[in-house]
Amino acid sequence: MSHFGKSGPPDIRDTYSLLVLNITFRTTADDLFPLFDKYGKVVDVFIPRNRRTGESRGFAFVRYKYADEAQKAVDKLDGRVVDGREIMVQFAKYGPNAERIHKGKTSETSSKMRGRSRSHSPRPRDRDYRKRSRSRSRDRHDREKYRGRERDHRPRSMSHSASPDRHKYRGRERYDEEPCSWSRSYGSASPARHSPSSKRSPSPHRTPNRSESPGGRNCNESSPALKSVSPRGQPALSPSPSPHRSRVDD
DNA sequence: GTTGAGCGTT
Repeated sequence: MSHFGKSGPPDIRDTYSLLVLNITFRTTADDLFPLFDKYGKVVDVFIPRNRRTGESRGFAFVRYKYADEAQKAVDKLDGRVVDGREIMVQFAKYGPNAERIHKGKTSETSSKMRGRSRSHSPRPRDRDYRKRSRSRSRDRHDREKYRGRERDHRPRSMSHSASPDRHKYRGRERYDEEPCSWSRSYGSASPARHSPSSKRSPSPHRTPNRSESPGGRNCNESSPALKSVSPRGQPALSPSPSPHRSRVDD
């Protein structure tokens, strides 16, 4: 998705990607292109955006053709106020083509440039101040939005005790576009259907959720709370009528 | 209509 109209990265053979952070959520690649193009030949400008909302994630990747121009852009545009926000320009490292950065002179030059030109940036000491939390704003909105949509059929009486401390942290997913497909369970596919021999558990009514996990679905943050809830407001703690008979196949 | 640590697409 380059604003060049080409599909995917144009040519990443000898390009140097710069990571532009702290840009506004309104800033688009078209806004950054003329900015970075003035300091060098910009091959491509790409802004990772949310695949659902389509909003910018607050950072962009500017791909330069030459490293020296990229460095110049880093030195010039790093700390530049764009759209009312001070952007941070630095060399991308975790990109798909981070190898050339590691083997090339880009790494040492970048650190050298940053060491002498960071005095003009009134930004906070270091990036440690932001380490405390990584994501909450847009992810939180999207998460609640999706959660409220899918669980709309669920009564709101679940606020009594549902282990709120575990669903609060869902690990780190940049894109919670669709981590788990619940539709597959609701469709014609059966969890025990992956085995040709149905010697697993012939009980079609209530199978222990222990063996029910095919191993591929780690997204069970809502499972504990998604269990059957009594109309009175008390969750059915025992999914199976006999707790000691957890293993039906045994 | 918001938000603000970070690392990317066909």
